[in-house]
Amino acid sequence: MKPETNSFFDKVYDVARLIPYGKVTSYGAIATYLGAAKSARMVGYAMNASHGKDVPAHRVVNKKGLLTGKHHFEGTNLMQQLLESEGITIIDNQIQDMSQHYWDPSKAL
DNA sequence: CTCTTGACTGAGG
DNA sequence: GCCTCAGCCAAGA
Repeated sequence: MKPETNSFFDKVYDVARLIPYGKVTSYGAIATYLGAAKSARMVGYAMNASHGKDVPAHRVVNKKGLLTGKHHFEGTNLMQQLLESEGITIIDNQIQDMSQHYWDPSKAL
């Protein structure tokens, strides 16, 4: 038995993996989808522990579309490059036309 | 056990 | 649009 989706962290990883190519979502959106709307910080915390997993953390940003977690990636612009490679424009660590690339798990699922 | 920090968000001024 | 405060939960010192 492998209860991966039993812990809050693992649920976050699962949702993050469901984010389609060229799309992004917010910590709060994932938290809300998991039923912990007030625990958006936990999603970010989970992302911090997502290293070594197959979790596209670069597709998860804060609600303002700001790459708050870019400093947790290796380089200084790795996160931005990954997103731009998917067709997303980023200026000053902020996603442009975010509403156009926004992906809400609560609505998509 | 207590205190601080943190990849957040919403509400109020 | 910007700043501040409060709430949320977990891990580390």
